[in-house]
Amino acid sequence: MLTSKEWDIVTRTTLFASLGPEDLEKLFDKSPVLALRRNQQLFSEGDPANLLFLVLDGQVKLSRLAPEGAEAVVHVFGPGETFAEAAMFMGGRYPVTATAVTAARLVGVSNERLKALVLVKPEIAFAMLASMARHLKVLVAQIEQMKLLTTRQRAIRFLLDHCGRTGGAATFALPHDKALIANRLGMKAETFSRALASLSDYGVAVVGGKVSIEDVNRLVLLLDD
Amino acid sequence: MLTSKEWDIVTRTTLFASLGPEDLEKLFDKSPVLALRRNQQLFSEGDPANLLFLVLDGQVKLSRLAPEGAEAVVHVFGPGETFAEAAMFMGGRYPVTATAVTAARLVGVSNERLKALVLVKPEIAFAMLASMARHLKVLVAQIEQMKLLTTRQRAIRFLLDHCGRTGGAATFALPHDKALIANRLGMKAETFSRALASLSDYGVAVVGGKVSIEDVNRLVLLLDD
DNA sequence: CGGTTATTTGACGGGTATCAAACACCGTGG
DNA sequence: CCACGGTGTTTGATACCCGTCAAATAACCG
Repeated sequence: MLTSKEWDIVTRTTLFASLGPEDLEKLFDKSPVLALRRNQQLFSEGDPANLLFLVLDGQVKLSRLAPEGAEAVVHVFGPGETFAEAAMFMGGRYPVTATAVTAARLVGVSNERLKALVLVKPEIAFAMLASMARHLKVLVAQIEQMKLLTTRQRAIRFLLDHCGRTGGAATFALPHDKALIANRLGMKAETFSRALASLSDYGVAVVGGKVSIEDVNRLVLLLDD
Repeated sequence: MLTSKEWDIVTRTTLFASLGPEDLEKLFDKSPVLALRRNQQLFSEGDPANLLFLVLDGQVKLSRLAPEGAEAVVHVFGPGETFAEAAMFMGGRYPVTATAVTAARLVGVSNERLKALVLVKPEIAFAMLASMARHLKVLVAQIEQMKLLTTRQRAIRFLLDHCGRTGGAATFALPHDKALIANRLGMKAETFSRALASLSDYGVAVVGGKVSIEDVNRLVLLLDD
């Protein structure tokens, strides 16, 4: 089911990088490969959780949904990233909803097999713990941002986090819809739009999802207000 | 160093509950027991992390600090809870600052010994993963709250989460300072105060840290606005 | 090209933060 | 026992950020 390029992704994923070919073979044998279309739901809050997922292509968001249709995006995962590891230790139910942001391909990994593998090869428990520790750190950073920074500062930090440089000029593409980015940052799309607009005075231009920053250092200074 | 009552706490802690006496002995042999006074710092963001901690008595908060003195409380831990498990998998540095909220006693557990133990007894890796999964869930809930709920709704949910009942009347004590609770909920102390005051029309009275709720169901209804 | 979905922009109102002052609470020491 | 200072809490007045609603514009896709 997996192409050879996709196998490359699997073997490079931090969660599985420590495993030998034979273990990988066992783990992924007959594993379901899913093709999701944009906006298709993978699982909902409260669904029984038997699989964790590795993104092969596209993007998947995890979110909590409020009754009236409002949603709180918790994280967005891209190729090579795994999610829902935690569910297998939380009473076997997913605590969030997973939805494809773009068309996406994923492979599901059996919780049971992974647990069995941990008992045989404890080293991979470290990989799982490291993976979850990473997620924890991301969430902590998110909480910190929302509590301490203004919408403008959050927008700036988002740009800084994604420009891939620490100084000089930079150009890059936004990873997804502005509405989704806004939600990740804990603000409304309109507010995010205005925040970006307010940065045009400081050498930031955003057109059609492409960002160009004249001088990254100037943005860093703006963070202090 | 540990009293027998404190040993009881250790053995009942979910992280260690699966261990036999001999393993516990090895793990805690000569482990540092710390007595912190109120507001004393245990470690800071960026400090090298060699220990994870179990709270024996009192409360400890984890937070991120902004340069100007603002702080974002991530979580508060009480007796029987462990924290900083994640640090040992994140490059060996604490990503947050830990401070005693009240006078507190803790015991530090060696990362190295715990890692060694995982290799010998893989089952305890499950306990660690479960512990981290719990933390993840708490953080997700926190993010959801801040993104989807008004300050008033967050205050109500806090009361509901701590009253220990699902209907009828309830009385209980607030777990700590209102300022700290407010920070946990992502609002200012004044705002929290007003939120509580606004609930007096609905059978909620708070005097001297003691909360009494006439009818929990009424509060649940209030969540919808 | 037309229809749908994103994004922008504007006007407006409300919820929260901020600042400031009064007040309650508590342990300490006189 | 009361005075006292420090800390925590409440309350009020004000400002402003941000969300909401609405409409216009732009981008996208079949």
